[in-house]
Amino acid sequence: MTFRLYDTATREVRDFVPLEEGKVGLYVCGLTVQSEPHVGHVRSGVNFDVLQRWLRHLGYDVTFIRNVTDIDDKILTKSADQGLAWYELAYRMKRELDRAYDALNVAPPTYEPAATGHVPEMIELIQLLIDGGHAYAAADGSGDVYFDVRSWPQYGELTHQRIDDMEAAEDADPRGKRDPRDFALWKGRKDSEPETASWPSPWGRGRPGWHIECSAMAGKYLGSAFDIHGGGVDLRFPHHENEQAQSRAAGQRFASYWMHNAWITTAGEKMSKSLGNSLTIPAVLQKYRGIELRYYLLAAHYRSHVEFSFDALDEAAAGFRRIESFLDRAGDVAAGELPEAFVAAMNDDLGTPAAIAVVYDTVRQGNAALGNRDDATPYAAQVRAMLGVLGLDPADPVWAGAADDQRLTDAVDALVAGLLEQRAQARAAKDFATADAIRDRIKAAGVEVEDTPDGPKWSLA
RNA sequence: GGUGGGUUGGCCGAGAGGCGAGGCAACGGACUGCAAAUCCGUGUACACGGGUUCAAAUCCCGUACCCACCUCCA
Repeated sequence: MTFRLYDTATREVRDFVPLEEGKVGLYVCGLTVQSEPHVGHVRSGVNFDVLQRWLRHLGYDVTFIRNVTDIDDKILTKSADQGLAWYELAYRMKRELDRAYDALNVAPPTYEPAATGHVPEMIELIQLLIDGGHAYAAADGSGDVYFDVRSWPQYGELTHQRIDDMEAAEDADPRGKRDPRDFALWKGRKDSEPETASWPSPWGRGRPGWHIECSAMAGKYLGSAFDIHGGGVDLRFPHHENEQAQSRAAGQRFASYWMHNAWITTAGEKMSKSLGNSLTIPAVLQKYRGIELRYYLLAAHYRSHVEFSFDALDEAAAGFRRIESFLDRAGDVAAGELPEAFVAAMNDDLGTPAAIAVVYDTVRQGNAALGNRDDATPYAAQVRAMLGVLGLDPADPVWAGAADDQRLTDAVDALVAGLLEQRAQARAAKDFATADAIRDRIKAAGVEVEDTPDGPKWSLA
């Protein structure tokens, strides 16, 4: 059974064939670190994390590069508004993003290059494009350098558009462009911009355009041809189209497959546009555990649009707790083999919803075994294996809370044990009124008691 | 104007010609002193109108509504 994935460029699900057997080069456009990460941002991180994990499971040696854009117009304006140095804001948000990824068990990529660390590589690439007749320095003395869209007949091939059909940006400032669709490879420094946000170049001081960084970094770390390039749908055009045009015009083959994850909206709006604060990762994590949010994100296919709501997140969390409680009841079991149906689902363009359905089927069988006092170990082993691949294994130490959690648990356990002892005595004497009163009292404190064949168990409500 | 996507049961969310994914909720049953948990069972869902087919939520044509990209955006 081969791994198949949807390729945006060909618009079809096709067999994944790596350039080099056993190896995968993966490049994903990371974030522009200009504001606190929200649920939408993190979806991309989670989706490509699952891709990475699945490829590794399949035995591939994966080189995963995910960049960080740490210089751009927004960072410049926002930092100025907030009275911060641009690099200070970018660095703060970068750390915030790392925390969000950690909280959601998004494993780090092989390397995470930052745009500002690769200016020489970008200059080199731009020079190559100029020499090849695909780019030119603006004639207006602005210091800008543009990619010449008309010089690249295949321009538009990734998103299947023709240059003449495209609307020129309304705010398109001609600034010496030969065609309104030409885009900046290098932006000459403006007097309003801080000196620190510019680098020397053959065209004067300035800073890189957005698209060129990915071409330069992908080329540097993955070579002139690599397997998969990913990002959010919004990046298809212009970003990815431009990246591909630049890289190919510079003589590279670039990506074999293009993957794009869909949006998360709230109230029908893109998160980047809407209100915001309540949907930042730190805010959501005050009410939900990271593992629950990750599960919610994976319960929908990565190419499906998700309308975010806390009600839906509640439901997802309730479902996930059932999986956890099965694992809990089944006891300490090592991860085993993956069920075939699960593998088939994942191989089919990362079908996490179908894969999760297999998890539930297995949980149900396991619970039934437990109910019959049969051996549930094989089921629990499969469930743990599946959750492991999805990065959702509750037993994984990454989900462990603060260090004093265990001490707190022990303290509550001792306290509750005394009350349960009294309740047991009341029940033995068939004094159910007293027994229930004790249970109610415990519940009022936020602790629920369940009677199981192995005696009463408590958990946080 | 160009390009791409969507509309599935009370809710979330898969599927993509032929036994009703899965979850949440609800209801009934088993278990329980009662609960909880768990298991078993219960649903004539596929925006609308045509068409193709032995068979359509799935294909074709048309209509409506929604969204994204074409400017920074995961």
